[in-house]
Amino acid sequence: MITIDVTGRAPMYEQICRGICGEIAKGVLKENDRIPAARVLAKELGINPNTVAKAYGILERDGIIYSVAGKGCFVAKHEGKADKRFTEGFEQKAREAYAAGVPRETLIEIVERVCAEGRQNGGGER
Amino acid sequence: MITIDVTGRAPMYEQICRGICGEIAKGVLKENDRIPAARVLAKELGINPNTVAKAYGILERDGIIYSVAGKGCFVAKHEGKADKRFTEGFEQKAREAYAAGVPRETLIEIVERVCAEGRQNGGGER
Amino acid sequence: MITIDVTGRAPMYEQICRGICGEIAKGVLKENDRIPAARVLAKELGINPNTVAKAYGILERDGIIYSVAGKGCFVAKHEGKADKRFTEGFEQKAREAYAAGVPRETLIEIVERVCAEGRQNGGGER
Amino acid sequence: MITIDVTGRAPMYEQICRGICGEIAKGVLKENDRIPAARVLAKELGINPNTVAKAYGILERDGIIYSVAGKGCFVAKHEGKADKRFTEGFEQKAREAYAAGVPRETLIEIVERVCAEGRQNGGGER
DNA sequence: GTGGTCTAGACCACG
DNA sequence: GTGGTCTAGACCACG
Repeated sequence: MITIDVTGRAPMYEQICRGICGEIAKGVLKENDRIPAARVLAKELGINPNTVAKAYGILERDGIIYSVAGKGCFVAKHEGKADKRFTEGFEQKAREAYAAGVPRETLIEIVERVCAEGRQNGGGER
Repeated sequence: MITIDVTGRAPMYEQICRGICGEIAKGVLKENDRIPAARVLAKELGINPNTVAKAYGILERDGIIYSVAGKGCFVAKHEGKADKRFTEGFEQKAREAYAAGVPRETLIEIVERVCAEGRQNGGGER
Repeated sequence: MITIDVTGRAPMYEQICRGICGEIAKGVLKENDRIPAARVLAKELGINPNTVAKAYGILERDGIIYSVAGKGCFVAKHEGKADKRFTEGFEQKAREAYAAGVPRETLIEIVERVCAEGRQNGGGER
Repeated sequence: MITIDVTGRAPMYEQICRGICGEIAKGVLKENDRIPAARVLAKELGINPNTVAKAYGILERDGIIYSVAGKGCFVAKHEGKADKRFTEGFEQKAREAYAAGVPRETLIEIVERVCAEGRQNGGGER
């Protein structure tokens, strides 16, 4: 359910964090749902277990998941923390673009286009 | 006119690129305008001249400025390339956020809020 | 009477130890009182009996309870050992905080606040 | 200036975090002061650089330090975050002890004793 | 089996 | 030189 882009400049562990957060934000993963064991996910993604462990450690510190010794990691109570990973980056870029002179209309147009494309691809109302 | 945030995770040279692009996008710097010599800008910012030189090299590679040996660097013909530095990052984040389940309405709200704040601070119509 | 927090970083067996010690310190459990059979408590808490057995083993080793083969476990003669489980951890943290520069007044304030809150919730004079 | 207790149950990276936070809380390290390079501190402590890097990564995520590429790590603007590492653990233990029946007077006595001892050892008024 | 910690060693970007 | 990332492999506590 999570995909990694080794090409990109974003570190793998952050991509994993965003992947998990995305599943939570979309409602695929719900409170107290178990997320894949670090070693299992690492094998699926073809990467080192430590990298997944690092991602899980960050998610736990951020209060997005909690770990139970010997049992695994589980989705914590959802308080919008998972969404922040996406809205904060978006807001930051919006601020930069607006400050650089990109007009409000252009930003809105981009959002509309992205959402329209997403609706075609992903399907389903939102 | 350009400020550098050493705290941030964005490398200085990229901040310089965005700074120059912003001045162009806002119309402060126009076609064939001379941009500050690398050493001068470096001194102003209190950073290593090599870092500014690197930024200028990238801007030239991207066709945003052109350099004339012994004369300096100048703003190239504006074809929206400078804006792309901001709109591309913005679009990328919008795509990520929407794919992660952030609803269209939330994205629009964020844009509106950012623009409203910017209008208060920066002043002037756009 | 004992509750387990699977979320926390404290292992379950230690939480059980503290739970039993708390009941003794508060006087709910008195000398020679029988404590619940490991299997019974395990069922109540919904955890593995081995975990409870491990806790009881530690409490016995610490001289807080004693076990009679075929009869069960009982509260040993109270010599302040049960309280130590709490005062030692508290003293350790107090020492760390003071050494780190937290002023005496702040520590006192925290204690007063915690006790005030506890009095409201738990009720009863102490 | 930081010491590590390999014996203890507290992970080394957390001891390093507390060590740095303590220096900040005590005022030894001030805003924008540079903290030792990860590799240097690792060598001093006789441990692996990765362990120190982990600690620094956590401190940066917690907003206690900030890192500058190629320059090092520096103390961030002090907003009481460093102190929290100590007061939170202390308050948690105070709450546990009080709930377990340790009377307010005993807790106060412990604090007073710890502070009195610290004053003798460390010297200096606080 | 599970997560947590640590070591050893490598490579990278930045400056 | 500095921090950041990742791999490989090990050992541990918990249950």
